[in-house]
Amino acid sequence: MRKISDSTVRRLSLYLRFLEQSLAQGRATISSGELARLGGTTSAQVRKDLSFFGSFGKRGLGYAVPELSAKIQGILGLQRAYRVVLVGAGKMGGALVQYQGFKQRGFNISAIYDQDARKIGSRWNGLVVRDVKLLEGDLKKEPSDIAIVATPGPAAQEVVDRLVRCGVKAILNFAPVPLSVPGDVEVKTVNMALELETLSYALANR
Amino acid sequence: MRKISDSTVRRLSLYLRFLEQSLAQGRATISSGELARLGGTTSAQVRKDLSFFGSFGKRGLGYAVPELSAKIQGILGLQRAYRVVLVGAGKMGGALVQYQGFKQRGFNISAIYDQDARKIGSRWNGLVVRDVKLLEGDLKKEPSDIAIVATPGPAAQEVVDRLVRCGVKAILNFAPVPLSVPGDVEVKTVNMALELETLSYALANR
DNA sequence: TTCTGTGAATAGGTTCACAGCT
DNA sequence: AGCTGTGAACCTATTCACAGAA
Repeated sequence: MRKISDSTVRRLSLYLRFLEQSLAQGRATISSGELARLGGTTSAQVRKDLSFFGSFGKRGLGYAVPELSAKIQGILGLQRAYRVVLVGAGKMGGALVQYQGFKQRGFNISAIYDQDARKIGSRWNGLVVRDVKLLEGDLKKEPSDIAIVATPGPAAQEVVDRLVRCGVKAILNFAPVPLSVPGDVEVKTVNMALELETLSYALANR
Repeated sequence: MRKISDSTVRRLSLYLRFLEQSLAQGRATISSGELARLGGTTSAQVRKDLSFFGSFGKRGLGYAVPELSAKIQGILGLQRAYRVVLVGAGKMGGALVQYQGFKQRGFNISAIYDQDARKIGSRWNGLVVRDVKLLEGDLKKEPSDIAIVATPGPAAQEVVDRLVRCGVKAILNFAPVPLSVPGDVEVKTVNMALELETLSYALANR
């Protein structure tokens, strides 16, 4: 398949949210202009984004909300549920475990791991924190496609190496370090200090 | 000043991290190639990024680590400390309050607000959670440039409107909704479900 | 010789504009 | 008439390639 830009994929995610809202409101169709307004972009952009994957609309009418919704779900690979393991039972891990947005989208955190004996065994949102030593054994029994890494920076790379050896193919990283992984593994790093710095740059330059 | 792209600003943040690490290791100089390797980019990219702001290197030698560090700090507006208020004392708020990366960069969370009577008055990392009703009064006394919004989605826009009226000029948003603000206010939304969806897309398309 | 700084070339993403359905 | 789908034009970002300083 032709290479799709990250920005297009991110916008599709956004459109999907608005489509689901529209669906809940019982709307039958929606125009590219409407989606654009909700997503803070232009109607041409919306149509172009969708056109990479096919022609889903009706000229003169717009897009059928349930159909487009299903199409985008398909494109993003969201029809199936994903098993997700979380490594790092710190404050951030805690926030992520209970984050509703993941579950809603079919990302189910199935296990939490930590190194710290004081955390191991404690119950978190219905899950018991497990010793990270058990990672390999557990993943052999129940493989996971996706892992969330929320360890301190220095521990992250080692954890990631182990996850990769266990067949994890996608990693969402909250540790503030760049990670190196084989080419067939996808990593997305969320670095909150960096986000604040872009704001600080904006404040300083006006 | 010429418009600098968001990606350039983000990379500068990254370079700054590596420079500080190098500084801690006592290195005197660093080349664009080295910075590129650490940041996962190319040496030409590093030089181009820096060239928008001046010529900081020495041909044949590279960049003096402490100087370049200081320069980038200046560019990003990080010489001064920022007063940051946090609205939303949920799990995510809790994770953000204790996040070391903010403090390290001079972003000091000076107050936490929530609506929920059960949370108001509790101590969080040395700060007492205050009633969000006090927001306007507090910000009049002690203005803040930056706010972090970690409320549930439906509450976010109202909170943001109030923050903007109080003179807040930059907002880091963790609520999963797009926010509308006046043109002179900078908003950065971090949407974790969306990040996971880009991973799911990657998994589904290989 | 090494590595920077930067115009020029290339690639990539966005917007335009209009033909073509409904 | 209204709105999609899409090639072409445009604009922005990245990469190349080389002159020039240490």
